[in-house]
Amino acid sequence: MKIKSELSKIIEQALKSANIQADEIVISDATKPEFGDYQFNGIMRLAKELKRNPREIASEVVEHIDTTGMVSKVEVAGPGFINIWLNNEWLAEVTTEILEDKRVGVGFVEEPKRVVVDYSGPNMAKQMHVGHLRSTIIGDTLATLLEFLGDEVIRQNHIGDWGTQFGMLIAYLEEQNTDGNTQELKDLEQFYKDAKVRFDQSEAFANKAREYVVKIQSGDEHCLELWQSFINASLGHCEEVYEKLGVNLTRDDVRAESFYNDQLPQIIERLKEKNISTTSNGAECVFLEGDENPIIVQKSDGGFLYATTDLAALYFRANVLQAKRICYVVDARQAQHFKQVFTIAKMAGLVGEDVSLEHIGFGTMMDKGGKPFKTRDGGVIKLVDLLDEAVVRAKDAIKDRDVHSDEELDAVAKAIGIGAVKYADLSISRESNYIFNWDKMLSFEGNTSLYMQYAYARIQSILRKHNAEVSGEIIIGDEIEHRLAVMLLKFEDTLIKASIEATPHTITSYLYDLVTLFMKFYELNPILKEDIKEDIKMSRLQLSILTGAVIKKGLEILGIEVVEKI
RNA sequence: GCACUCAUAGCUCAGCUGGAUAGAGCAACGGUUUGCGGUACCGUAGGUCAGGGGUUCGAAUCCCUUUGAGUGUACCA
Repeated sequence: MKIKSELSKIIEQALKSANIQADEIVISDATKPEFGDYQFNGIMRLAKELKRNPREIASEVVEHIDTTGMVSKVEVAGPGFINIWLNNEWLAEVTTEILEDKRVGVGFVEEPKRVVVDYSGPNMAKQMHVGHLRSTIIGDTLATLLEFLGDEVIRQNHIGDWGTQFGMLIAYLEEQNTDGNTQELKDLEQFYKDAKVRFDQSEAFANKAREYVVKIQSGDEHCLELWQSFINASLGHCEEVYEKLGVNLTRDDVRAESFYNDQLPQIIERLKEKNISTTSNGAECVFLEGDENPIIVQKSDGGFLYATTDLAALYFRANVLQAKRICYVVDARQAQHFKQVFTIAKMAGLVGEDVSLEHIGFGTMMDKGGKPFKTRDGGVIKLVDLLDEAVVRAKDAIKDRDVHSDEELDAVAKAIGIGAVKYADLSISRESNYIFNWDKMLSFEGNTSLYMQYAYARIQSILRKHNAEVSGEIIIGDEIEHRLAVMLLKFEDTLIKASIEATPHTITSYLYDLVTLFMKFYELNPILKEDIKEDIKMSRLQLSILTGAVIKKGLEILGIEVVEKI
């Protein structure tokens, strides 16, 4: 339910009836329960423009508000706030209706857009490490969210498969194969290290590697074949990680750097034509106002750089894929790069003015000491290892609960462990760095996935215990049920906000508030006790079912599974 | 040097398109139980929102400035 926009309409109508002009009406959540459910704070500003007393205007507006439907009560408070209470009968009716709705009351965006979400972007020469985690899960959440709200999402996995190190890697791969050593590259990290050792030791090998770089780029069939087999194997490793993470990225979403290779000269031509770039010290450069250094788009030796590839990708996404919104889920440290590339793309007309280009930046993952997250000996932590450890730790956290068979325990541990890692990441506002802490993320307390999953499991337990059909309407019987119903209906506004700002943590905060409220409701209002009247019992069961459905849908958007028992 | 980001309770974090007495969790202390799953719930305590100035009826939020931390800065991605 788009509550805020409904309330805006009501206020707009009231203002009109009171003969007051206002451009934009912003409804906010009430800051406290005693101030109602929502509030409108715009009167003070209007009063200033009209040079009138704000309380006086507010009283006039309030008189014109219809309190027979959605709204039950409005009040003028403080200097001129308008506090709004939602009607219990209305809440009961709407929540009962959405019990039947698979989308739990969430509609679609009014104007669906085609959106490109660029995320994950692993480097094919290296194992995925923790640095890729944030891009992968924030991007995946954003894609899922936009899709759910009705946008047409095109996922793009811009993998790094081009560059000088590939000459070395395929030369080494060829050597391994001809030695009859057909074992596939199990450990990319090790393979890279071994190739590097060979490269440093043997001059002949090093020369071959350099030769291969040129050969791949000029389209030599043998080299391309080797290169392709290397990329395939490497991509296979990434897919294992995606599988573990439960991330929806497939080979169809891969559009590698190499894909844009042919188009790079045209990009340079275009920049030259439009007099955007100039030659400086032999390199083709774009000098932007406010930047002391240029953006180099072509090296003095004729080679291209990542800015060039990104420009080609922007052109492709805006013109071939026809996206109206392009989101780059990439480390915040690349903010300057994207700002520059976006500016150049618009200047050169590679991307239309109506296309929204967004760098969805995120902070770095830190250890407890606030230093970038590394292994004890200073190495990079492999993502696979991190995820496996999460599952082991999750199993340890729940093994004494004695509600699972051995097979169940493994599946539940997986849902909890992976969920914990994802939730911990998604629940921090994405731009800030965050401190990685196993104990905190696997706690039943606080804003963690486990707390949400536990609440969900408790709801399922109630339903199992009831073990009969649940029917009938939701009745709002007290303050806590009123607040719970309002919270349940806030789900759509929450998702809309999260989709516009690309902030998954908006969703986690909401879920946490919802679950906290549900726990209070559950403590206060017995459901299955014998002396509870049938219609009240049914209503409370329905509220529980709806809460469970919203938790499940919310976690699903975050890519986290629920379990029936914990 | 220049540019950008950040600074909120002991710790980890929300709140930032200006609105009422700045909120959570953890840790500390106290309470609730013949419990529909107590790894739950309730309460107490804890704040010069880094310092200073400005704009405003109103500032954690906007502007300026100082300090501190981090990041980026011509041929890697």
